[in-house]
Amino acid sequence: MKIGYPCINLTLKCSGNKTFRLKSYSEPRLIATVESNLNCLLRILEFNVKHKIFFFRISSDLVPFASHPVNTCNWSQRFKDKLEEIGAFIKKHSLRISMHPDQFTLINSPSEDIFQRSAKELAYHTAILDIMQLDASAKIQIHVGGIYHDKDTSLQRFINRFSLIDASTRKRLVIENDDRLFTIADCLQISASTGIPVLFDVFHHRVNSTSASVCEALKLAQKTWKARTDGVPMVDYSSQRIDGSSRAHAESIDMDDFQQFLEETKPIDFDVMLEIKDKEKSAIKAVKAASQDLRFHQ
DNA sequence: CTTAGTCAAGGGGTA
DNA sequence: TACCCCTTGACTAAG
Repeated sequence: MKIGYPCINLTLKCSGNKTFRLKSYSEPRLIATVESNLNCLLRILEFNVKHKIFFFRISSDLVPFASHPVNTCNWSQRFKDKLEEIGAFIKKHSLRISMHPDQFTLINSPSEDIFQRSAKELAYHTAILDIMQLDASAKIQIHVGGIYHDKDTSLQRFINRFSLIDASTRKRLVIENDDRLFTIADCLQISASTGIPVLFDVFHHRVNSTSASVCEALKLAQKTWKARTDGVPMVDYSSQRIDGSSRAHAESIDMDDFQQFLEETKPIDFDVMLEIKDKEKSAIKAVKAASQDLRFHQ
């Protein structure tokens, strides 16, 4: 079990996801931004190792406009050495890495254009992990997509489109149950016909679920990960913000809830991504709590 | 310096 | 059809 947080470290005085407006795009600015992002990423990973945070989600903004036509810079060549250096650090410390393209990446869209642009965005994420020379346990997580008035057809379209995605991306791709449309049961169904691993989101399951308990659902998701190539399952964990009505993430980790979560999932091994606003602060608390757990990676 | 509006990209729901 | 909501952080122009 490794514990992590997404994209941003609030303690360090650097940002690994600097971007800028499309209007102010220029190649020098892109290069300066990527350079600064990569330097910060390495600093964050070093910080994480110090604090036994062995799981991290790399921001999709690492290379701004990476899949946009405006960006004609050969960034993968230009930053190859730096990316390899970061990759070497990741491997040296056995860090688990994920990436999460945002909502606009929809491979099940009826629109061929949206599908093509999504494929490009996925190719960018794949390139980052490939250049770092990380194995297939470094994952790219997406949601199933939209319903488009017909859930079954849209679910089937995901399956068809998945087969059209480049193999280098396919081996890294995992799907996550979302908070409104596709439940863990839907994801498992897609997994059954594509072999894609299912990333279980605990919070989404609580607000959009079939009857399965957290532990049952997690067990089913676990079966979709091939231990040898995919690594142990990844799980997204967060607690709901106190104000109730909102689906927003909590400000800080609810330690009672987290402890109970650790208890109820024993003895399943998995890596936990804490989607919580105060980022590494909660991760450090969680690491402390989990370090007594036999599953915890030391 | 601080603040409020806005940002590449979509989709769902309601009036 | 038109508009609002979702969620996120940071850029950016205005004050």
